[in-house]
Amino acid sequence: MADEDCVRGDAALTRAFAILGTRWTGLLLGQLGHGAAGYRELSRAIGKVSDSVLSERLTTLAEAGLVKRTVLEGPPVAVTYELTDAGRALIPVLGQISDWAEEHLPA
Amino acid sequence: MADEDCVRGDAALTRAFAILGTRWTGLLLGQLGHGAAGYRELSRAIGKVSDSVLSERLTTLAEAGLVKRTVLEGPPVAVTYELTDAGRALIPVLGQISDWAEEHLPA
DNA sequence: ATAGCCACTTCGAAAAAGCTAGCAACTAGG
DNA sequence: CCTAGTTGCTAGCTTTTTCGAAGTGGCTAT
Repeated sequence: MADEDCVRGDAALTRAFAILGTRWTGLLLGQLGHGAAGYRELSRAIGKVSDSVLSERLTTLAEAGLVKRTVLEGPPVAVTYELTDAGRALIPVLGQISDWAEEHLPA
Repeated sequence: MADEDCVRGDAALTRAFAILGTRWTGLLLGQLGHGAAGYRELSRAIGKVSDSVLSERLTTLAEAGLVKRTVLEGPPVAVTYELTDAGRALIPVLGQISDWAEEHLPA
């Protein structure tokens, strides 16, 4: 691998982990891989994330273009979150991480 | 996917991100994918990680069995870190994350 | 009316990360 | 001998991130 490739690869990995390396984000994306969900649905699925951090993570993911936030005007008003194409492209990778953990990280 | 599979997958993903979801860990593993390295070499390569956190991350990775810490008695005494088989198994996945970021996360 | 749900927001507390001086073990140069 | 540098951490204090829980407004049900 040429130095240029190494440098570019590391910069991309840095950008990826600027997102994935924050607490809860990987699990959030994994959960959304099962399908669109509301805020409280996500909160219950992840279980141990605080409201303020869940809200902030969803905002960050929406701003990064990985998640689409849709307001349903109701009544009652509701918000759903779903993966964009960019977000969905990560799901097979998350599956591989999961497989890796099954094999290499004891329960 | 049966519920049991979903549950198991999510538990594994949780275990994976208990490690990958901490700051610097993904980049550290990516750097070690280029080959064994000493502490200061890793510090310089990552660039923005503090000494105390780097030390703690390496300890965590060694305890989880992803990294092997080897003391070279010298003189001068030196320590090298290298990926174990378990750690190395993650490198192709990190490569895919990097490819994904190249395509979906603008620089 | 109360009580519950939802999707957040706010604010102070706790945990994680950062900063940096310091240590011991070394090397190099004056 | 000294100083100055390297390495691989550690300790203690500071800053940032996450947490926990109360709160808001918009709704539904009793």
